[in-house]
Amino acid sequence: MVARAISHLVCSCCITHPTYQSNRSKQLNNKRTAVKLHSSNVSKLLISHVDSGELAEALAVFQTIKNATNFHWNAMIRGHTNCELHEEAIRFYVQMQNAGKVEDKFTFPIVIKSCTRLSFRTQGCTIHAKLIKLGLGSDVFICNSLIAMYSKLGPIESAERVFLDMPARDIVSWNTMIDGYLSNGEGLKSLSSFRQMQKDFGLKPDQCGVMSALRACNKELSPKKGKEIHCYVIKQGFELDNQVITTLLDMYCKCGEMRHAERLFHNMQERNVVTFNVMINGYALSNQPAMAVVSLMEMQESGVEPDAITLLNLIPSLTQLRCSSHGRSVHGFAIRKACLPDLILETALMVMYAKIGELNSAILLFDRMPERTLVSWNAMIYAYVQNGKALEALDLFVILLKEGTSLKPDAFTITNIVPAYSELASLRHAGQIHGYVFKLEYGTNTLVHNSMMHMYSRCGDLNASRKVFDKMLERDVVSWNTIILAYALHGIGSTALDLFKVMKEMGYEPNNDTFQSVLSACSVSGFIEEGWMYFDIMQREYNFSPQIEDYGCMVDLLGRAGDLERAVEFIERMQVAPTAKIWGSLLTASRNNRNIEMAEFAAERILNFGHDNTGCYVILCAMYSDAGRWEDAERIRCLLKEYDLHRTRGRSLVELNKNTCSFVEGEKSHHQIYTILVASDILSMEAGESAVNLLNKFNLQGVLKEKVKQPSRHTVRLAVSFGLISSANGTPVLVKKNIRICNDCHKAVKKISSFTGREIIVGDSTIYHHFNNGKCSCGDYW
DNA sequence: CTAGGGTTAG
Repeated sequence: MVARAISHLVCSCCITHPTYQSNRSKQLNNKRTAVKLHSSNVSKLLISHVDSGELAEALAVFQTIKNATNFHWNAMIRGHTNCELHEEAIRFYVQMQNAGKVEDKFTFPIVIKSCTRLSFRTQGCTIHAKLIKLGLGSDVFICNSLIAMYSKLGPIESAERVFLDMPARDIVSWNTMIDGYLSNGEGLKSLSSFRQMQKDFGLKPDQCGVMSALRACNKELSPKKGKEIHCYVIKQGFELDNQVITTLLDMYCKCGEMRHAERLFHNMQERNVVTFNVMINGYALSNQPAMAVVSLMEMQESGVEPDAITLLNLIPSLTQLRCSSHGRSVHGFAIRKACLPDLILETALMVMYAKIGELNSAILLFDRMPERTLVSWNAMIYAYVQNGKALEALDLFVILLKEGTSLKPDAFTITNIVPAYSELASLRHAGQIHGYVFKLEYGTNTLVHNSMMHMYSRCGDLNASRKVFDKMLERDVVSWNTIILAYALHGIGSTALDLFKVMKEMGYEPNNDTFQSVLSACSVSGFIEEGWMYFDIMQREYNFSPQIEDYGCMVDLLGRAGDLERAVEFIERMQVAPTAKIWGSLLTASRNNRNIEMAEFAAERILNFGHDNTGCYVILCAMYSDAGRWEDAERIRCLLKEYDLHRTRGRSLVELNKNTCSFVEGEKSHHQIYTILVASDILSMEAGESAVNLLNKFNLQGVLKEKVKQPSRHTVRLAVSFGLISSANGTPVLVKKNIRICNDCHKAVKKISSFTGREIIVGDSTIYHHFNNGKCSCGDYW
């Protein structure tokens, strides 16, 4: 039965393997010598070849043996297993059975090992059944290899069962089980087994056990337990074992205890590539990218050659230093050192290029990769997303799905592609990807849910977002951050803050992003006192240094309070250099407070950055016009013309049941445009605007030709009107706009929501406005 | 004769 199960492996390619070819010339000689030897000497010769990995020679000797015993067969299998030639090993195993031999207690461990390496779970189970029939079910060696097999191929419960049913366990049994729990993500079980073997069974863990336990500490981020194990290491005199020390070093690095790691590192006798690699990785993890580079230099000074993993571990630090030339030099170094092509390194380089905004380099790498895994695809998809290329990301996603890559998207693919859907902000497409994800059964994946939540809120459906959140079985900090931010994005700060309180009550530990969400919530809803309180708490209680986004929220809040002078003071005292966005917040605040001088001051700062400053000019121009300073307004208009800058064309989308309609400023391509214009004018008039534009049936053409500046013709108005007349009463109307909604439209839509009794949701470039019964969720400040 | 072992991309 076993033979049949694995017979598909049996083919003739064993002879073509390089190990055989390289040694083929020696074969004949060996054959001749072997024939002359006595059988016990033949066995010795066979073993000596097997032990030194000379498989061709071993085979030659084996072939001279007339009545090969189990001993000889086992030796041949073992030789191949040890050389990682597992298919060959299995082939010899099959041949052994065909030769009428019955496996013994020495055969099984090696065969099981090869099955494990080949991920032959079914075959492994068959073998398990067979060895029980043969009465070998209690053999310690066999059980240990079974534990290893079930730990790697699953289910872990089977490994546990074998372990518990053993009449006697040795230290390897424990080590294997401890490591098995660990590789199944069960760090705590791993550590408790480690303790149990000592306390309840009086066993003294060896170096292997210690190393597994230390890695369990990494998983649980428990430097405390790691230190206890460190003490044990010293007591047992394992300090001289380089591998143990390296694992300890890694534990301190991963648990964020760089000081301890550094001390250990400096006291080490012998530092090799791996030691340096661990340190370089540690500096990256603890946000000390410069130290990672220092470590690399130390490494080179002490004559240790970097390898592919060194470069791999270095990449995050170089990315963080945002130094593209260093990044490139790593790439060049990899090529010179012949580290490429290397699947993992190439993917890491791709990610690096994507993060520093060199999308083209990432694309080039991806296109030229000789081999790609799902990870590479996922990384490339995210590379597009990160660089604002949502459509390209979607294209690649579709290629992954359709073209015979035979790869199935996983949870990472989904979390990477979903932001592209958020970017598209199309509810209809959001629903489609949601349905697809549902089919893939990632229904319990927290990451996937988090991205869905974010997508729905970005697409304008706060309820759907909340529904995802409520249904989640396992939430993490990101889930909370996302739902809090969702309410902030929809201008409902009070609910956002309530959720923050619940989050803390439930014992979740807020992080930097949490406070960003919380401060945004305070900012959108104008909770000035709360804003300052949380700004203070995050620094004092949580020791977070404010990020630029946090400062932005505070500037918004100061602006809301009308305290522009204090806002300027605040900006100048920030711990980070102000960005154009920060001055942008001041500009917005100046506009809302009708403070032209301050607006000019902010605009000047923004212009210094030399980006696309169109928006800045547009705001200034509008402010001058509002204040009746026509010459100044005209001056700005001339500047715009001179620099060939064009005001972003207004564009509004309305999401209907089955499709999306787009209205672009100055375009009248919609086939029902006349009806829509009439509807819009009627609604606007009803909302109390003067009827200058009310259409006269007979004068349609004239009206259409006219360059419409009137607010009643703003694209939002058209989108809202069309939404209202083409959807059922009682359903909300969802409109999205690429630029900020103007004051007139905001006022009008409030009234429209009142007399039509409909909820109207308008997402602009900043937030979603929920218009209901004549009020807007933004509290008229945005 | 047989079992477990340091750093590693999204």
